[in-house]
Amino acid sequence: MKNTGDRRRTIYDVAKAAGVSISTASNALNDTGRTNAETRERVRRVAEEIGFRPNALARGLLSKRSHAIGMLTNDTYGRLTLPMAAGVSEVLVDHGVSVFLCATNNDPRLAQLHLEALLDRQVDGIIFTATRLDLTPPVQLSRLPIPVVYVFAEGPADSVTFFPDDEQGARLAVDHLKELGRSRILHITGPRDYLAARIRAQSYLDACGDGAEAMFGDWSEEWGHEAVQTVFARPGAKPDAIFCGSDEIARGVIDALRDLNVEIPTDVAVVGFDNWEVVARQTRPPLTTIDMELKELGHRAGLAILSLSKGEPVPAGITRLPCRLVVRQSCGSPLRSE
Amino acid sequence: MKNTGDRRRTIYDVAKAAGVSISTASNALNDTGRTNAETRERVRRVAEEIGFRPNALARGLLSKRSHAIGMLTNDTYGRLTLPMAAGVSEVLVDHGVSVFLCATNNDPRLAQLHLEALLDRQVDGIIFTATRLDLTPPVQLSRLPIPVVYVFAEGPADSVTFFPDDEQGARLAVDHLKELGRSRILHITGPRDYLAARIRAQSYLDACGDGAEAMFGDWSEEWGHEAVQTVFARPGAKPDAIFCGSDEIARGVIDALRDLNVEIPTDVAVVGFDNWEVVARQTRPPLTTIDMELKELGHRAGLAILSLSKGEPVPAGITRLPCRLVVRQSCGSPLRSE
DNA sequence: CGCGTTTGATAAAACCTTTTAACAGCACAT
DNA sequence: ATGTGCTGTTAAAAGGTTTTATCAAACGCG
Repeated sequence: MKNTGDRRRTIYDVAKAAGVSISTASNALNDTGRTNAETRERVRRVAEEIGFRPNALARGLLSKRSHAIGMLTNDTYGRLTLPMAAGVSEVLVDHGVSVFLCATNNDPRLAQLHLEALLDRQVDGIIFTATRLDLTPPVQLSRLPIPVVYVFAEGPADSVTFFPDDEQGARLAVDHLKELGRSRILHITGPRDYLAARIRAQSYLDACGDGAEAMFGDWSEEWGHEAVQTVFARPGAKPDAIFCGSDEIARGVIDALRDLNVEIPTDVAVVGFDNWEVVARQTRPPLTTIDMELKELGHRAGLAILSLSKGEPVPAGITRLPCRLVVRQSCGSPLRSE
Repeated sequence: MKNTGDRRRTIYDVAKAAGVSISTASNALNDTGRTNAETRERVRRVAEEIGFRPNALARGLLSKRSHAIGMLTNDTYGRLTLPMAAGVSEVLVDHGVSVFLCATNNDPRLAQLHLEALLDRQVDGIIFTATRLDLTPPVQLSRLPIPVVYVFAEGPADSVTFFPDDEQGARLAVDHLKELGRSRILHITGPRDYLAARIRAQSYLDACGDGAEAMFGDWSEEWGHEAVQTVFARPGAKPDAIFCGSDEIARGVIDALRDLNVEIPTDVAVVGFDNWEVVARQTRPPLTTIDMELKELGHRAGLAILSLSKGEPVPAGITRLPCRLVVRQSCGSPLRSE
C-alpha cells in the first residue's frame, strides 16, 4: 500500500510524516551530520513505509556528479561490444552508476550528437570502444572536462586504455601446440591493417622462429578455407598445426581440412582466437581457442572510469589483460569434452 | 577559446555576458515568452560564444521529464538485442532522448536493482527485451508510474508489445520455395518451448498441408546436422526443400547435406531464419533467409515509448512487424550473387 | 549560579533551469 | 486626462536534494 498517490514521494513527505525537518530527514537517511539514533530509525522506517526514493536528478544537480557514464561505440553488431558493455554495466550497477549506450555507426555527426547529449547529462565519464580496425574515435574526445577510458581503441598518449593481451594470447596458443608435440605450426589470420593481427602474428613468429609463416587475409571463414587449400596444394612439408587469428577463420580452416580428408586433431591441430561460443562450440571437433575475457575487460574499464570520476589516480597508458586458453577437442591432448 | 574556465557555463553566465536577466536569456534561447528579435539574436550569439549548454539534470528536475529511457534486457550475448538497441538509440537520439542499457543476466536481484536505478533517474519509459525463451520479465513491471514497451517479450494483456511477424516470415519462406517449384518441404526448427518456433511451424504446416513435417530440436547447428541425417537415413521420399528455424540450424543442415553428397540447391533448397549475416553469408552456398528487421523493430519500439512518455495514445496489444526475404544462393532461382 | 561545551535539530542557501506573474513603458482611443 | 492594450523585460517561485551555519536546550563544572 505504499505510494498510492499520483505524485512521487519526496524527502519533504518523509520529513512531514516523521515530524522532522527535511534537513534532519536527509541527515538521518544519509548518516551525515548529527542525528539521534531514535530519530534516525524513525525517519528510515517512515521512508521505507511510504516508498521514498531520492530523485537522482536533484541529487546530481547539487553534487555535480550524475552517477552515470556514457559508452560510445562504433561496433553495432559486434560480438565484442556487448559482452564488454555487459561487464561494465554489471560492475557499475553495484556502485549505483548507470550506463548510457550510444551507438555511433561510425558516423561523425551521430558521434558528435551523442557526445553532446552525454555532456549535457553531466555524465561522470565516457568509455569509448572501437572495432579493431578503426581505432580512432570519430569525434574529438581529448580536452573534455570529464575522464575518458579507451577499450579496443587508441586514445592520446597519456590516456587510460585497455586491450586484451594479444601477444600473450598468441603465445598461449603456440605454447599449447608445442607442448602437444607439434612443430610445424602455420598462422592464418586477418588483415595486416589490424593492429591485433600484427601483434598476434609477431608473437607467433617470435615463438616459432625459422620456418614459421603468417598468412594475412580477411577475418572470414572463406579466407581460412582458401588459405588451407593454397597451402595443401603447393609442394613441400605440410603443417601439423594451424593457429588461426579468429574462430571464424578457424571454422573455415577446419572445413577445408575435412574436405581434404585431413584428420583433426590427429594430422593437424587447430587453435582459434575469440572463444566466440556459438562458433567454437559448433565446429567439429569443438574448437580449442583463446578467450579475450571481454567481460573482465568491461569490469576493469568500469572500475577505471569510476576511480577517475572520483578524482582518484589511475595508471595511464595501455593495460593489456591476459587472455585465457580454452581447451576443447581440436588439438587432441585432453580428451574430456567441455 | 570557448569555455576555458574550470566551471561549466550556466545560463547565468549567458545572461550576464548579454546584459539581460536569466529569464530573458532562457526565453531567447527557447523561443518562449516574448523577446525582441535583436535581443534574441544577441543572447544566442553570446551563448554560442561562451559555449553554453543547458544542464539536462536541472532541466529534467523542473520539467519532470528526463528525456532518457531505460532498456532492460536479459539477453547478454544476444545477436537479437544489440541491433535492436542500436535501432532504439538511433531513432531516439534525434529526439534528444538517451538510452540506459541494463543487462540483467536473468538475475531477479540485478533486474530489481536496475529497475530502481532507472526509476530514481526519472526515466520517461522502459523498453523490456527478452530472449525468446524467457518471455516474462524477471521483475514486476506492471503498475509502474511510467510506460513500458515490450519487445520479444510478453507484457500484461493491455500493454504495448512488438514482435517480428513469425507467421508471415514463415509464409514468406514457404511461398518462395513453392514458387521455385519445390513441393516436398521439410521444417527443422528449435525447441517447442519457444513460442516463435511454434508459430513458425504452424504457419509452415498451414501453408504446406498434407505430408508436411515439423521437426523440433535445439537452436543449434548440431541439431540441423542430426535432423538431416535422420531424415535421409530412413526410407521413403526425400524432401526437395528444407525450411530451417534459424540460420544456425540451416548451417548444420547444409553441412550434413554436403556430407551426403546432396547438391544445394539442385537437389534440395534451403531457407534459414534470422539473416545473421556472419552465418548466412558464410555458408556454401550463401543462405537465402528471413530477416526480422531488428533495427526497424527498435525504431518502432523507440517511437512508441516516446509517444507514450508524452502521454500520446499508442495502440495497445501485440504489433507484429513484417519480416523480409533475403535471397542468396541456397534456393537456386535468381543466380545473381548479393 | 554563571559559563563553556556538547547534542540534536533546523532554516536557509545552493545547484541550474523554466515558468508565472508582475511591472514599466508606450501607443492609442475615449 | 484617464483608461486599455500591447511589448519587452524581470523578479520570484518551483523542482528535490544536500550542506552550511545557526540556534535552542541540556549538561558538566567550578
